[in-house]
Amino acid sequence: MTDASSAVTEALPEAGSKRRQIRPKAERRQQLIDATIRCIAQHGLSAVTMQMVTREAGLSVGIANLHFESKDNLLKETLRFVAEEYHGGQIDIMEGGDIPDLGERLDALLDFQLGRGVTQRQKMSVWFAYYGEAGARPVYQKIVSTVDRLAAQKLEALFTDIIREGDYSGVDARELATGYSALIDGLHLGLLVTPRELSKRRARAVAREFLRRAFPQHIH
Amino acid sequence: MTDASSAVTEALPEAGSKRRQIRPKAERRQQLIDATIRCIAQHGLSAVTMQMVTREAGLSVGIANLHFESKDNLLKETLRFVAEEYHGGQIDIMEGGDIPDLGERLDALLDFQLGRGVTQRQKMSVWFAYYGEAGARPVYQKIVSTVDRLAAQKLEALFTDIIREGDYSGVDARELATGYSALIDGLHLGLLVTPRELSKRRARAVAREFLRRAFPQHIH
DNA sequence: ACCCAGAATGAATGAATGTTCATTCTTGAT
DNA sequence: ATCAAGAATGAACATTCATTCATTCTGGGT
Repeated sequence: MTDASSAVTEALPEAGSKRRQIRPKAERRQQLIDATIRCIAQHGLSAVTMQMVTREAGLSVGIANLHFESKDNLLKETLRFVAEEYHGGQIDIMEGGDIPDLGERLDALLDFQLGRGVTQRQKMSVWFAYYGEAGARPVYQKIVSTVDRLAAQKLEALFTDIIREGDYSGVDARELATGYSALIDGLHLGLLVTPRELSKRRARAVAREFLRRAFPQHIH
Repeated sequence: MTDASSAVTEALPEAGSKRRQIRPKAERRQQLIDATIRCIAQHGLSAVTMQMVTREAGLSVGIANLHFESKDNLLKETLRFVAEEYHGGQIDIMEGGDIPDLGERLDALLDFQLGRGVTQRQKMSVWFAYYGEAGARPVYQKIVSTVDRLAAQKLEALFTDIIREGDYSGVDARELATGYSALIDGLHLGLLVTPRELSKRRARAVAREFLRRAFPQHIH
């Protein structure tokens, strides 16, 4: 997991190539998940059909039910993949063996959260499409909750370290972590729904300012 | 608009009552919109059907196409209603003729945004269901953008007044408004998806702390 | 060169859904 | 009491979609 490359895009399947290829199960699964992500981003979760996904993947309709047993399951696994990719990436940075300086680690986290990889419209669309259904689908809630809780703990731990190092007073690590997470989510929403009003640049400035106000010695 | 009462719930339609009632067009429209909101909250946007909505409203299937011309239109009008109710409520408070004290006005705003009315799971579910589809549906983006922009302007104006009154330095009203709005959106998301991790009480505390850090003289 | 396990296909099926419209019913005006 | 306007109904229709499965095809092992 935490494999950031994910979308392999099959090196251009070429429209004319009709010869059927046999590939290992794991590869086909990933291929279908990637296609599902693109379809959700382009057409919206409620408009996604199996035909659409399999055509996008350059495969036949039957194959989806061969590797995933149903559409429901394909959507579930797609959410799991996106969730683990996003939260896994965060956690890698926060545990941060490779970045000893805490201020730099914060910067790296912000880069990841509002940088190229995550804020691609594709990934954001998928993310919020599932959030939208989460209220009615406990399965989705559970998948997100699980990875979310772990990321929240790591963030709280990082903030606790920073508070100790900077000797900041009157700051509650847990509350601040909740606030920061919510802020990032809200900024993602803004980037998705009102990209005209909120540029990626400004979103980063806003998040940075939040951290600077809490940890002035560590940011800037 | 800004009519906070909205869900009239028809005073218990009573299962046995089969007599058909004739009501003015506007009333039926609202009745169907209210039913749509409940259905989206309970089953998710992608699972909503016309039969479901009309049954929930205690009416026949044909009536939805009589008052709205299509399902698409019903969903669009439902989003417009929810958006106007939410943003309208905010704007009323922020313009705040009835609350002269700026600190109190901030409090009232926070109460509205994280209080009973808006954070009902029903309304939140609807809100984010549409956000999820917004990436793929420009119509939804436009509806939300329109009301959103107005609310953002009013919030910036309120912050500007507060900054002047409190003589706060090094604070940019626009940037802070963006951050606060994003924070509230993110907290709503948390309340919807991970209610176990984030209580309404804690969400309020987090938002309050954000404001307190920016405007210490006005909060608490 | 041959074989076969199992990967891949796509036409067929049945269930579900949005929309239509001929008909019925209600209400307020006369 | 009568009537017309139009609100309300729900069976019928056409379409779309998820899923199945009999069949075809591929590639590694012998």
